[in-house]
Amino acid sequence: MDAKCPHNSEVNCGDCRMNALCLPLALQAKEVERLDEIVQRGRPLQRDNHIYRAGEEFRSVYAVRSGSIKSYTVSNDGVEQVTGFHLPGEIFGMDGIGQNRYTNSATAMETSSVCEIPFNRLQELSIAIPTLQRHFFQLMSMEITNDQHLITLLSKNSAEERVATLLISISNRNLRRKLSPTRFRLPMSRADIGNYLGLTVETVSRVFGRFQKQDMLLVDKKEIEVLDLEKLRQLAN
Amino acid sequence: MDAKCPHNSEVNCGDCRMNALCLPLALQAKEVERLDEIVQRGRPLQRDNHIYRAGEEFRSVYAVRSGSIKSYTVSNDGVEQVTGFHLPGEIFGMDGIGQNRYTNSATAMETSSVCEIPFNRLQELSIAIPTLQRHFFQLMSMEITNDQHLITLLSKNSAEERVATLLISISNRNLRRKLSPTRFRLPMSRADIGNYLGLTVETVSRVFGRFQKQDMLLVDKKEIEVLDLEKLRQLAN
DNA sequence: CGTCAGTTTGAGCGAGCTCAACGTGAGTGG
DNA sequence: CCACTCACGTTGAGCTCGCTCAAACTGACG
Repeated sequence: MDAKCPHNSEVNCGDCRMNALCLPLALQAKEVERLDEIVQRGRPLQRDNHIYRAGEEFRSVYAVRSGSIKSYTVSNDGVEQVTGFHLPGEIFGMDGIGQNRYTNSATAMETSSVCEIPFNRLQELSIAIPTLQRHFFQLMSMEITNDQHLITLLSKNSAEERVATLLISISNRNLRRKLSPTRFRLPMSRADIGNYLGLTVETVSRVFGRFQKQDMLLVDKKEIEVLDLEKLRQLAN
Repeated sequence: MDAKCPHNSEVNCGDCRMNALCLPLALQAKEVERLDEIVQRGRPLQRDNHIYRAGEEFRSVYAVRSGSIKSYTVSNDGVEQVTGFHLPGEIFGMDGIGQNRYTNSATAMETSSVCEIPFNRLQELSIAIPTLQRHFFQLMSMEITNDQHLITLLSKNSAEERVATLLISISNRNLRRKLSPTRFRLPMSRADIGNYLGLTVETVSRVFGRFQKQDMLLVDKKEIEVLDLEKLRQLAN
């Protein structure tokens, strides 16, 4: 496999391009090596492949190496709720720690690859490397504040504000990965966007339409070009 | 101060009535003693007193000993969002870990008392007592899944379902504390309920009205009697 | 070239919002 | 002890944003 292939599984944490965003973030070279020893790099996943399903025994948390992953729950009455979109460098699966079972299911939204981090090993390592313990507490806390942002969004904001907020979030996360904040491809369908934001597909489609008419966006299927980032930011607040 | 006073600050973790629900949950007697050494028991708080405010430096997480606490965020445009209600035995303040600043503010909804747990000390202790580390990871994870339940509720459920879900949640948490699951006093105002559930005060009031007309509840101001727990459960799903 | 999933567009409807009025009870001062 | 206030809660009437249902469009893939 080509070293430049984004789904390459031959790299280790020290060489991984997501290095500066991912779990190694706060660690020293020597510590990264120890982390690297417990990380299992998986084969590439095809679209709609599951990484885990709700109810399965929790063993590991995961980091996105390439592609994009969505998390979702299914309630008693069978209604799905998308709870998160995960981009390269981001960690997911922490919902499983509490009950020792995943409460979410996770699937690839496109061809993707993930790193598996066995949680027992991570806990042991966190005792040996307090920085790692702290860092992981921080990651979980940020997941909490993220979820609370979404709660506020769903509780208080209009359809346009919700869509704008998602676009700004993706734009910001792209910036962090040194990608263009104004030109990107949405990895998820309109249905996923609507589900995540508590809107119907039709409403999402209409909002995109309005944003285009106001010369704020250029939308071509999943390709997005943000023409007026400032106006979009204001809407997202 | 009377040993039976619920706001008594003279007890230690080993003797505290919340013992079986709170942080000590998974610990052995000897370990509880060590936890006890770092816990600071505060003076009783009056209604509307703040424990901390959003933006303040994060130092500690807190446990409710008596009374009830609400967490809320304020967005850029000044809109408040209630993010949680905390009852005795529950931990709050974990949102501050990620950025080393609280993202929520926390106030007492009635006369209350809380235990302050300095986070640096808790981290150190977590290294010495792996069970504690695990337990705290679990607590944070359960905060995540709680928030995700709320996300689903806001995204997919009607006003009646939302109110029913809140009532069932409080009922269940009362049961855990060996209190009646069918007769209790809501510590929060209608405005807080509405804010938390993404509804207006008027809608909350009307839903309570409808529930009463259907002989599901008996509502007298903040006093609630659940007459048909099963029907309420079904609505809450 | 037909099929099928995903998306867009249109028309009408309804749950919950807004605005406004009124009720209730705890606290305060005469 | 009553009159007044003020926060909180209830009730009513009308409106609106986003939903529902239905139809048409697009492009990828056989």
